[in-house]
Amino acid sequence: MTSIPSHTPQYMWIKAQLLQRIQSGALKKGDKLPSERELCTIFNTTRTTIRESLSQMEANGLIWRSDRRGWFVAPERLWLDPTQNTNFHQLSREQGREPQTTLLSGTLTTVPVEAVEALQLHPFDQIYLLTRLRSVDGRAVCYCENHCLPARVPELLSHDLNGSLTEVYETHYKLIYTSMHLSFYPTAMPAQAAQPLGVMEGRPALLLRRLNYDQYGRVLDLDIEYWRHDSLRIEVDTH
Amino acid sequence: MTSIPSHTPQYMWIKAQLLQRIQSGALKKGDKLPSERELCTIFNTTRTTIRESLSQMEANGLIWRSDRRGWFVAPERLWLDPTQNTNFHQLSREQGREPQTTLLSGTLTTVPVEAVEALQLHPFDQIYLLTRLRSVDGRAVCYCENHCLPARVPELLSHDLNGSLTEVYETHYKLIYTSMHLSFYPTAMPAQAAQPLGVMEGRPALLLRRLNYDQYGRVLDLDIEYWRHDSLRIEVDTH
DNA sequence: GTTTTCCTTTGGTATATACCAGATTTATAT
DNA sequence: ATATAAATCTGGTATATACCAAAGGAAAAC
Repeated sequence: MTSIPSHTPQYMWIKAQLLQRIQSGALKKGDKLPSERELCTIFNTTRTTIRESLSQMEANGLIWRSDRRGWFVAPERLWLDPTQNTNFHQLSREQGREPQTTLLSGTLTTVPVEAVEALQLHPFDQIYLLTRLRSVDGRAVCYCENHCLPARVPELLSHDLNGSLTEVYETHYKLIYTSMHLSFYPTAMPAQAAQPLGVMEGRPALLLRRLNYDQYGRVLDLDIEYWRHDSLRIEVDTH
Repeated sequence: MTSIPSHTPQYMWIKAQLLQRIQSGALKKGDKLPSERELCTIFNTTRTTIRESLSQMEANGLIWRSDRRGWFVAPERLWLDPTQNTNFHQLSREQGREPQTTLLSGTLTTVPVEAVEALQLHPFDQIYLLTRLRSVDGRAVCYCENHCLPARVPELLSHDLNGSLTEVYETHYKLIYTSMHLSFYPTAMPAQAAQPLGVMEGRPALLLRRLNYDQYGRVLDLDIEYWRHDSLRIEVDTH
C-alpha cells in the first residue's frame, strides 16, 4: 500500500478506524484491543506503524497499555476541583467510582532537597515520608509522596495510613486542611512512580504538587502526586 | 554495544546523557540539539532509538521539535492561576515574557455542537467564532477558539481582536469577566490547532476549556484553548 | 486439588534501510 | 543586488526483522 502517499499518514487512518470502533461502542471502556501483531495483519502493516497509532491514542487518553498484557480502552477521567477541600475518597465516591489507597512505605527520613524550601525546613531536618498508591475501580491511577512534619503530626506512623490522611489528621491531631498551594502540569513518569502504577518510566504523566496549610495557617505537609495522564481532569469554578 | 543488556534500555542512557548536557548548561534554553542523524553517530545507534529518547524528553517538556528544523531545548513554562482574573498579556509580562496575539479568523457561524450546551443556545444559533494564536517570546504556545454571543457583543468583528479580548469587552461593551468554569487536562493536539502551532497532529497537548461569566452572572463566552503541553503550568492558591 | 514447570503470547527494545516533504542553504541566473 | 532554481539537510513515515522479558495459560509433577 505504498502507492498513494495520500498526504495523510497511514497511522492516522488506522487511528481513525480504531477511534470509530470505540465511539460506535464496538469497543467499550475497559475492553482489550487486538494485540499489536494482530493489528498488523488486520491493517496490513508493521508494528512500528501500529505502535505510532497506539501511542497517539494513548497521548489522547483514549487507550492505555498494561505492560505485556495489551492495550485497553480507557475509563472516564476522575475530576478534581482544587478549590474544594474534598479528598480522594469523597471525590471518587461522588463520581460513582470505587477508591482505594494502599500504603507502600512510611518512614522517618531526611527531607528531600526538592521539599526543603516549601516546608520551610533546614537541609537535614527529618520528615515523615509516606508513599501511597491510589486506585479507582481497581486500576492504579496515582502515586503519592506525602512529606509530613513531625512537629505537626508526631507518631504519625503508628496510625492506619491506608485511608484518608485528612481523617487521620483530623481525628488524631485536630488538624484540618484549610488552604493550599497547588501546581499542576504534564511531565514524564519518574521511575519510583512508574513501577507501582504499572506505567513505563518516561511516558506522559501528570504532576500535582500540593502544599497544604492547617486551620492556623501553618504549613502542614507537602504532597507530590504523579497521576496517569489519562485519569485526571482539573475543574475550577470561581463562582 | 549490544553486549550488556544491563536492564536499563539504551534510550534511557542516551536520555540521561542529553539531560546532563542541558542541566550542566552545555545546552541552554533555546539551543538546537544535534540532528537525529548526528546523534545516531554520536551514540552509535539508529534513529528509532534516538527518537525514543527524544520523544520521552519531549513528553517531559524538556525539549521540543520544530517540524523539519530540529529539536530545541524548551523555555520555561508560563504559569496561570485560574482563580485570578489575569489575562494572557498581563500574565506573560508579569513573568518577564513578551506576549503576542494574532487573529487567525473571525466569523459569524452556526454554533459548534460541543458548545451548544455550555452556551445555553439552540442547535442552529449563530455565534462569533474567533480563532487566535498566542505566542510568548516569539514562540507560538496556544491556539484559542473564542465562542462569543452576538447578544452580548454585537458587531464584535468590527474591533481590533489582535490584543486582549478582556479589554475589548470592557471598553466597548462594559462587560467584565467576573467568574468562570474551567476545565484542564492533557490530550492530543487536534488538526486545526496543530497547523498554526507548528506541532504535529496527535502529539501531547493541553486542553483548557473556559466558560466565562460577566458581572451580571450571565454566560459571556466559551474559550477553548489548546496549549503546547510543555508551555503551561496551573497554579492555584486557596488562601 | 495444588504447586511447579514450561510454552506461548504480548509488549519492549533495537538494527538496518528507504523514501518523502518541508525548511534551509547554496548556487545560479537575471 | 535580487530573484530564482537547485542541492542539501532535517525530521516524518514506513517496511522488515530480530531478540528480550514479563505475563498468562497449559501441562506436568506432586
